[in-house]
Amino acid sequence: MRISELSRRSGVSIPTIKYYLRDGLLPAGRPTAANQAEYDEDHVRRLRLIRSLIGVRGLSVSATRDVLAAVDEQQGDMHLLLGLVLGALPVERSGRPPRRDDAAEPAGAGAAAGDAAQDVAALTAEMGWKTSPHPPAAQVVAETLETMRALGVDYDWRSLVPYAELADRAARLDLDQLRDAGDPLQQAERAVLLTVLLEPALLALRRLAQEHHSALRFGNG
Amino acid sequence: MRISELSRRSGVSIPTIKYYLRDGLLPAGRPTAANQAEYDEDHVRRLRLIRSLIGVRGLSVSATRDVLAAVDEQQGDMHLLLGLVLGALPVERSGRPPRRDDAAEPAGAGAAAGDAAQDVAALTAEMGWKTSPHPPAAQVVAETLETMRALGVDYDWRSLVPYAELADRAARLDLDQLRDAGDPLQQAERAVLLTVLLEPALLALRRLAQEHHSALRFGNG
DNA sequence: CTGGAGTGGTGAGTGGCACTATCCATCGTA
DNA sequence: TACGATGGATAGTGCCACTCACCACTCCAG
Repeated sequence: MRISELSRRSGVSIPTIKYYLRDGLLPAGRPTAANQAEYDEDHVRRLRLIRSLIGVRGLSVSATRDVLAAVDEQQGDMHLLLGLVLGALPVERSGRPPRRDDAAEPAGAGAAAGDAAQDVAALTAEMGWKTSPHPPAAQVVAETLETMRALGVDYDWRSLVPYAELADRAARLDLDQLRDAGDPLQQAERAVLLTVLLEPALLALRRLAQEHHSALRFGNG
Repeated sequence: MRISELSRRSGVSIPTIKYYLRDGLLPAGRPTAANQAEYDEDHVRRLRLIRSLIGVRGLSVSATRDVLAAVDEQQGDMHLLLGLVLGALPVERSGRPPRRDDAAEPAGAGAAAGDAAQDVAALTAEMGWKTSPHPPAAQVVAETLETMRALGVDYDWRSLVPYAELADRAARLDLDQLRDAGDPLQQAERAVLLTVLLEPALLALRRLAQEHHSALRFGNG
């Protein structure tokens, strides 16, 4: 198929497809002439995946490129794939990079910046988690602890243990679903989808549960 | 104190403080003359809260304004406050608003758009959750289901039940921590912090656990 | 053959957003 | 009374995900 049909099938405009091609998100089609190329089913699937990551989930174009590259390169080794994917992903935060310099103490608030990292180490040790040396996710946890403290909330790693246990279960649920996937590429894509697309849903479920329990505890009518 | 000290104490630049004042994120100081105003401790705390929501967490300025308004208006009724806060928050997704039109079927993919909403209703019924009529969070869950299906992953609400149970526990943990707060304003602020700032950390914990269990299951060295 | 629609590639432009820079009249302290 | 600081306002910046315009070329209906 050619670009117009690819556009129709995927719901992505032609200029945007060209943009993704230029930026290396979408592999080029098989050229049939100087200015003609042939796209296939894989391009449609890839485009829908791209739209899910960028449009629905809000990943940046460059983060998406990294994730897709990891998917393509490591279809065989699921653990390596997950490692690369998790490494390539901006670990939530939100997408827009928060102008570094936040969360740091503005006017010498004491408390060394790096000691939250030790808290996280204690937490992972407590959980028995073995991870790569310096996962970005650990950094996020450390930053959260620092931010909480900077705001005067008394928070240490022990407060997070119950949440970590929930996270541990969630992770096992995630991995259980990678069993019956299909060919390695689709399995790799599913790993990405389960990790990334499920995130907003998990947080949304927490919000729904919060509302329910808030009504139970504080409700008056 | 005046603006320059407020800037020093909060670590936010003077132009940015002026910007927040203009946009209604930060209440004006008590004016002492035509071009002089007095700020206090509350302004410092508010500014740090703003920076946490915008800079660390990545909320948009307008979402932050709504959240802060909810905090200010409903300090007394915690349930109402949580409701307003949850309503005002962009339910994760990520911050950057995904150009609506995604997740919808591009070329008539069948499956009515609204039937994921019924799935979510079934899920909340199963969990025994009682919520307000149309919480934005439910919309997010529905969209996630739709997106998964559009991408060919066979997902229905039953797949989410185990996650919903985890979310239920997380929510109870959250609310347990609202006990010992202090005055209503600080309690309201803590509710926001626990709901919003913890989100990246929870997802990061999931990532750490994923990496650990991935090594256990797929690891080869 | 031929003419107009479609195609790929590329450089420049757009819109939204969170700031940031610059002015200016006024304040208030030295 | 001079001089830096203040508040208010307007305009500009940088980033980013697109989106437009243009071009030479190809395809195909007539």
